[in-house]
Amino acid sequence: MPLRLFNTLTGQLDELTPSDGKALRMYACGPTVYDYGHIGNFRTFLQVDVLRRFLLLSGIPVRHVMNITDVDDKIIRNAAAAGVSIGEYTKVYEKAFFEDLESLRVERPEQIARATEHIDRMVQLVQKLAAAGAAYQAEDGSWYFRLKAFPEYGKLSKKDLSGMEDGARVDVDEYEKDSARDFALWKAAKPGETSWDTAIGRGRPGWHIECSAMAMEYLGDSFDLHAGGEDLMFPHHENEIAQSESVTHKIFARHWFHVRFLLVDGRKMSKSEGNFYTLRDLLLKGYKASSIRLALISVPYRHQFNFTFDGLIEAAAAIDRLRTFTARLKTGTFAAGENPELQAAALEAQADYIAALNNDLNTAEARAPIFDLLRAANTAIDQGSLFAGDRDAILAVLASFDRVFDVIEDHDAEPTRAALAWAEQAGRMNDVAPELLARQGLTDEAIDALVAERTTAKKQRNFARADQIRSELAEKGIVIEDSKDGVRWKRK
RNA sequence: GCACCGGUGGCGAAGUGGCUAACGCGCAGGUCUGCAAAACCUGUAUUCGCGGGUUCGAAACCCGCCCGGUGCUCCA
Repeated sequence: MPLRLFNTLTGQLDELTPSDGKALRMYACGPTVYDYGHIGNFRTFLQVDVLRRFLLLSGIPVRHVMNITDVDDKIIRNAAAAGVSIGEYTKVYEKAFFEDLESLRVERPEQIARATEHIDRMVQLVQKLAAAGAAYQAEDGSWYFRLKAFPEYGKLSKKDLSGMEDGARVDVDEYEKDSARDFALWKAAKPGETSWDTAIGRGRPGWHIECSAMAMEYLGDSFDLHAGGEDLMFPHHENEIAQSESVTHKIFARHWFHVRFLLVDGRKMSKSEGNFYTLRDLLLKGYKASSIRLALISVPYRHQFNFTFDGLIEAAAAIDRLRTFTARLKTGTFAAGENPELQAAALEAQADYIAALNNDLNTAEARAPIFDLLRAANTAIDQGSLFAGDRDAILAVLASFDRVFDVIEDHDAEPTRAALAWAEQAGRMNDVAPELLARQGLTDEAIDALVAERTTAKKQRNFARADQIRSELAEKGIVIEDSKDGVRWKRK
């Protein structure tokens, strides 16, 4: 069963397969590295990660290119304010961005493309556009795309611009354009601003041109899929199409994947509303990276997702259940053999979660069969009817599911540790939740020692001491579980 | 104003013509346990924003209304 994915361009579910029969070539709009990434940014990158991982799981190789916008108005302004070059300025945030992706276990694209390292390609593209009559230079030296040269403009965002009157809205800053909607390909240098001396004059690239130039460089004139946040659909992606197809006269990207914006507490996230969170903010509040990952991917990408702290707590509880169950399977002792019912349940769960993801990446639906399997297996363990062969089959399903969701394997210590180290260095220790600091103080060895002491106390039927240790640990977020196979503990 | 999306239990959320309306979280009771935790069981929406209509049959399709959100400008 192939993946059927909503395609903004056609407005329907289309099968997504590599057009060359080999690797799926995809381009995803990356960040403008002028600040730390916020959860809205990461929802998009996470959903693209789900897509990417699911393709790989389905046996489709992926060639995934992501750009880094490392020159734009905000970067120039902020770098100037900080008194550093744009390269020095963006380096910090680019590094932070990749650290954050790692914290969230977003896989690295095969190719990262920085705008400032592809100026030549952009200049060439502008030249080709000029040769095709689709670009013109204004008196100040800036280059613009001539919208009238591309009649299909609006086909992605379904906008009909034919009724738009020129000059209805004229931006004082953009005084020499033929038509108000023509957009900048190349911005003429202004005094003191970063610029490049090129064949089309001294200046810097417009925002849209970088994606056209770099996508075509790495993926060819025509490729399989282009992804980004819904906000980019217009005008950014529409402009990319216009720039690219005006030169190549080929379909730029066959499939367009847009991730909806998230809300925070039912409102649009914004700094002025006070509901703006970076990944680091959340880690310092004590939320685990896995909780954030699961929360941000559990609502299907085409639905508006309402971010709340309750949602993070819920995600943490769900993950806890999956991890506890996995540990029960891995540490338990099971007789050799198989239970046919569980074997069938495992096969069914595997098929069902794959089917759900094939259905337009329905991540919410995909979770259900995994939890169904979990309950069936727990019941069987309680009744002594789960055997070693079942354990292996079920662990294989969980591992497969985790290749896409990647929340069951516990990798949460490092992101939190890294966030704390960053907070210390960045002077943000005031933002760290006190409970988090209390928890960090306990090493695994110290916990093991206390757990061992409790076990001894229990054997001596000194329950007062045993319970005292348990509650002390509980205060520091450590939960103890007694079972036939011994004592387990975990960090909440 | 124009356009688009959504309104399903206490919360999140799946389901878009026909099985007892998934799944997760929460809550209540029970089993197990020294007590817990974990796990399991039972109960938590006779009903899917409201009003009409189509149909043998609707949460799902059509019309109207109400509410929430988003886009139309930089934004993932």
